[in-house]
Amino acid sequence: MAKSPNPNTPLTEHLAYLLAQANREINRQLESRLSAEGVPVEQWRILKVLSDGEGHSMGDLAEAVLLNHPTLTKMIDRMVSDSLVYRRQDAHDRRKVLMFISDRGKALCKRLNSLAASQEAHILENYGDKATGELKRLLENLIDAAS
Amino acid sequence: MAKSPNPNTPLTEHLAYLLAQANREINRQLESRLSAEGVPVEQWRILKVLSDGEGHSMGDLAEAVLLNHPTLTKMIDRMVSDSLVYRRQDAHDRRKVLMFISDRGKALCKRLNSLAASQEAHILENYGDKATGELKRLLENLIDAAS
DNA sequence: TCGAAAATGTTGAATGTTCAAGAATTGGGA
DNA sequence: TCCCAATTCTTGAACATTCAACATTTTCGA
Repeated sequence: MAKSPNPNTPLTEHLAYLLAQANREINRQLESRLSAEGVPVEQWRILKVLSDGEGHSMGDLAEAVLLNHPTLTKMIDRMVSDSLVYRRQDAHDRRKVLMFISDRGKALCKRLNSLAASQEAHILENYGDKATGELKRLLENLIDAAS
Repeated sequence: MAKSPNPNTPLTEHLAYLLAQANREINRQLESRLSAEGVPVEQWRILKVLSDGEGHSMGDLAEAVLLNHPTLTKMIDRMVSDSLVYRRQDAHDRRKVLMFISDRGKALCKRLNSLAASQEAHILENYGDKATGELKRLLENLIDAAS
């Protein structure tokens, strides 16, 4: 039987808080690596999703990169200005807009992947192979359980 | 020996992404509970930290509740307007401002604690006692390792 | 077939956050 | 002691995000 949580638990023991703190820390590290290319983390995510070469609708993309629709629309506007991605209308459903990555975007994505990989390597060193794997597994399960 | 990460790892296998996703999910759940009192998650954190009755400087508080200084200043302004907290100048170091929780703030915090506790209970049920404990432990270690 | 409702994406206003600079105070070295 | 650098917090402008409303297209039942 699960013990019912005490309402007076300190902040630092709440799962929501620990997640926020860990996310903040890791995200900052990643951000500082990617800043070598002057690109925010969300743009790297977008490029990575699009780098399969397929067209992705704005809705799917928003879901995949954890952004709200209007936020994504405006971020894509900027990326289009930078010629990293481009829009095409979906031929089968003309409500939809399909996003594609450009050659310039692909090249940038490649460089960003290296920077991100070097961060993961850094985490693996400091935190350990085993703990990292275990943590990822637990997070995946939590995400499944929560949605 | 830690295996060096592949630069082409899918987004969904990156620790940074999993953390962001889990955090987003759990934070939304909490947010929707706390919305019964019309209070954002960050204000609950602030109240919780201050509910030890001690005075906390803005700097310490910002650290504790994971907000930048200017953001905290403005959020505190709102909370002062709502009579949830109040400012006092530190007698020993007059650069500092000490924050205190009001009676009204304490009462609200109590109600919020219940809402938050019910969320933790909900997670424990869906996700399991053991996994939750293990996840918290791993997150704490990660935070230590990363800072 | 027609029309109302749902789905998809964008826009503009309101709101919130961040960056850089400023004001006040403290701490220490010359 | 005096002055300059560091610390602490706040402010205002620039920037980003969110909410609600809109336009377009599709779906589906009458």
